[in-house]
Amino acid sequence: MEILENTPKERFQASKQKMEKAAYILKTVAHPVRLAIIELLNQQGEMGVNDICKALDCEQSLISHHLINMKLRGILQSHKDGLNVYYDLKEKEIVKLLQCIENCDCNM
Amino acid sequence: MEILENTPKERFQASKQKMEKAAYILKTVAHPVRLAIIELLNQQGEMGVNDICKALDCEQSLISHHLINMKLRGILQSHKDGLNVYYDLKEKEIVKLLQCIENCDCNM
DNA sequence: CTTATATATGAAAATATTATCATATATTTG
DNA sequence: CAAATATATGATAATATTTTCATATATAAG
Repeated sequence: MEILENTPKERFQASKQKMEKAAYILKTVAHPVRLAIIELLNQQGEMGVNDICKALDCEQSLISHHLINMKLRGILQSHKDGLNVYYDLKEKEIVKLLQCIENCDCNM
Repeated sequence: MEILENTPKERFQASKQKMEKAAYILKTVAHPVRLAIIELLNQQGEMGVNDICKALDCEQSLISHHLINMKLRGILQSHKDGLNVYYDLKEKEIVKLLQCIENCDCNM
């Protein structure tokens, strides 16, 4: 069942919220290290934190912050096995963003 | 003609650069007002600055900053006609990002 | 030339994001 | 239990982004 937005004001608010959600998702992904994590997990499947650190040549604490952040926002999931914590892509749609961008040419 | 990356180091660097470019594009778009501008222009075609301000119920100066920023980065283009400046989408690929996100469900 | 209108600009203030560091916690091993 | 390893946490520092405000510029109209 669909919600109908009738008044212009309601439509405006709905669109505003939609943009806020989209911006929120884009923001959590718009960072080179986080994108690298996403691509890595997409290619390799689940990985332990340390392996991610090594693969991306980044400090453990920094990677941990990014991982937890993305997990909190529903992009990653994780499970623990002994000492290790394995992270994996939860929201696979997110990978399409990267593909989407391949074709953009922006001025950097 | 394609450039071949041979050593792991070279591949690593190439991927790093790719992620930086992608993050750059995502960042310039990851903002509710800028997304709203993009959607608006996609629906309406080119619009004057003032009409954009009214449509989004935002201050002129703020909209102007966002417009100029996105133009600088190659997402928008503009032309002047008398007193008015009309902005339009230049990089249409960008709209696909929004479509891409519709299907994501993130924790907000 | 004066006034009005549309847009741009730049600096400063307000906020948000990211990185770093020191340390805590949890688990395994001996 | 002590030591080693993997990961998380939290505070702080470093940076970057966004908003606001006052004002500049350009064009048009009277």
